[in-house]
Amino acid sequence: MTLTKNTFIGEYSYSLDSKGRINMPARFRQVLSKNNKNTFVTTRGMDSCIWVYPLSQWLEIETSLRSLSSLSKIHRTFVRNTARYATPSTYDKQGRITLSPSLIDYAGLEKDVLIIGMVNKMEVWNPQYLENTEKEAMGIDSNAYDDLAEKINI
Amino acid sequence: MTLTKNTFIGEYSYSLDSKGRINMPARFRQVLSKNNKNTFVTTRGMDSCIWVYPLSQWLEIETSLRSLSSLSKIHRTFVRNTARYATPSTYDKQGRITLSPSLIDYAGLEKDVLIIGMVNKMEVWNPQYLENTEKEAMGIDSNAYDDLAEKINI
DNA sequence: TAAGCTTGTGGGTAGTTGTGGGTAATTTCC
DNA sequence: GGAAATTACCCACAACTACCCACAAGCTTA
Repeated sequence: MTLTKNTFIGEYSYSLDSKGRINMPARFRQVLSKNNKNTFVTTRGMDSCIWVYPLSQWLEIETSLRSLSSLSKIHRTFVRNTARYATPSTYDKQGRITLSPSLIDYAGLEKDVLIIGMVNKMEVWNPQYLENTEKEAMGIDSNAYDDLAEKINI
Repeated sequence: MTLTKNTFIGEYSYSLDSKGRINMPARFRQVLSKNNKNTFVTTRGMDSCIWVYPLSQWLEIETSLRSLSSLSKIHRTFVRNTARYATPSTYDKQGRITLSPSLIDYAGLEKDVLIIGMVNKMEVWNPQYLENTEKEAMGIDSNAYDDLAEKINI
């Protein structure tokens, strides 16, 4: 079943091998539109995880970043942090991408990793880190959360 | 008798087979509009059950999710929780969809399952779980129902 | 009542997918 | 400029999934 192009949902368990590679879920590769040239862009996520964008989506982000003025300190910092760690990676014949040691370290990845579809991008997690982040999120403003749920009409 | 498209009502008993498949009620398949491409999207329900959306309904949710920015922690969390457990599944020639082991575990499904039409989606239950949930719901604040009465003219 | 269709359930099989590891090409560093 | 290290590409295999066929029970129709 081919779903919407460049849209990623679902959760997958994979393993990081000794060469720093992880498989990208077949489903995710299948929905990639051709102009992505089998390439993802990996970067630091806002939580302790790696964000993985399809190339085309990343290019749009780049465009947005261009529009931010360097006069603003916040803008400068944001652009720097976003651009700094971004690395493109084309998947091999088996569907794997290579993660940089720096990103693996940032996300605290070990053998088991969790890949989560986030609609327009993906997240790569150390399952334990995710669990901790979830616990933290318990303290989130539940009214705001419920408002969202209502608005989206799940 | 053809009813309203993409509207699901009624209750059905089926069995989960050794491969994690369940039959979708023929009625439910018949009311699916063509643009659903014989596909449902399964995900975690708010109670201990599985929610099953027709693809088109899910796509609307996806569209809403796309409008949320990952800069906001609450948005990130919401997108993650919503997208994470969603799995599309096209039914086979016999009308069955496959449930992921993770969802089967979440809903505590064993051999006998109950499928319930929830108008715009369906729920899949372990009959025992449903019974327990109903008992719990007995203690529901009857004022809450009164509030609903103003919204819905049943 | 009998024949034929629809529906629910079980199971086999071929193709796909995830994972490990080898080799050649490229880059880095002294 | 050459050796060492890193990276990109390839092959192999086990596990899994999607697809197919078969059959029994129930319902419809003649």
